[in-house]
Amino acid sequence: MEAPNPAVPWDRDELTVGDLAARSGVSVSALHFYERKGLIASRRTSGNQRRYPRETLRRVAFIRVSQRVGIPLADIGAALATLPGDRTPTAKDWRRISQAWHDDLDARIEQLSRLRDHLTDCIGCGCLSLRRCALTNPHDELAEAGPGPRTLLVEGLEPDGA
Amino acid sequence: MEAPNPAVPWDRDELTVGDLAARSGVSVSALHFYERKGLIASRRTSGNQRRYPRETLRRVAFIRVSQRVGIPLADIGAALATLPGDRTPTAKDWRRISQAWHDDLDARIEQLSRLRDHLTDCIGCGCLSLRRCALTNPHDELAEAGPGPRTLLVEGLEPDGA
DNA sequence: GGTTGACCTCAAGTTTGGTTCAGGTTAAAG
DNA sequence: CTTTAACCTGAACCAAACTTGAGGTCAACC
Repeated sequence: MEAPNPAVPWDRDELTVGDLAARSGVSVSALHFYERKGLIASRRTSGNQRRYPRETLRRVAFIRVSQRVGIPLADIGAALATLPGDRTPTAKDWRRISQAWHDDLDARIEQLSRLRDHLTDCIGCGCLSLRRCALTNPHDELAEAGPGPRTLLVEGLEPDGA
Repeated sequence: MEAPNPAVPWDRDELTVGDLAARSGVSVSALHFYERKGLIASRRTSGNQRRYPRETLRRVAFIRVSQRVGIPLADIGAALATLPGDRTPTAKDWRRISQAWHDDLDARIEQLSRLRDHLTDCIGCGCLSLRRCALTNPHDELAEAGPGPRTLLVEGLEPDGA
């Protein structure tokens, strides 16, 4: 009595967009959007409705987790594009593509920590000198990579304390 | 011979928008934008041109640093609005308003660190189970505050390992 | 006093990550 | 066989943080 019952959605081997939405917690419109962006793919029924392989559930979970970590959709899509197209991705595949996120997170945590410490030094003291302050000068230890504004100050002179 | 020379821009006590742009590294259009949003203010000359007090230089520096730290402009504006309007802000004023950023950064660093550690556990192992994985479940230790997607998964069941 | 560069305003465009709506089709249940 | 829920497309809209462009003014130099 526990045999596969095609009437119960999670026993079918394909999911409708509604099933996928319900089980991933992502709205149907967002799933359409991901599909337009190439992050997920579906086959179409004769009536032009989407059907997703179960594996898509994991892709969507990966997308949401990655977004949570702060990765833009375009980057997530690029990472997903490196998964094999001819077989279901394995644990090893997922491990590989998530390694990049891990490194990225490490770097961002590092940078934020430095920023936090400089905050105390620079804004905290009220100086915020454009000339001296490490915060306003992205050239030295503060990374130029990262999601911040592209350039902060190229060369600023601050001759007095005004 | 080192007396104040009004011909040299940084010896005048007001700055044109171009001066401010050059010295802050922020484009003129962005400065106009900040002004429309109320983050900075200017007086107008008889010819309707903007003139900024030197102090604006520090405000702009504060804005860029805050953005670097990931604070939205609206929040930066709200913080700047708490500065005294009747006098030039002191070191103490700046220290106070930057304290909030410091706390915010601490929290975000904490959250990112947890996220990173879970990444290794969850995506790294390839499971990414919607049911079990802490990453996909925002209810327990992973904060619901923060700049991530609003809700991740309300209740997802994953009956098999597909 | 004329040319040039900096300034002005307002409107529209850009990107990211979607949501909402209109108008129409499909599929499943009764 | 009808009704209703779920699905389809495409276009429009949202917010943030700006940039770009058009069309016009101002000011500084020679």
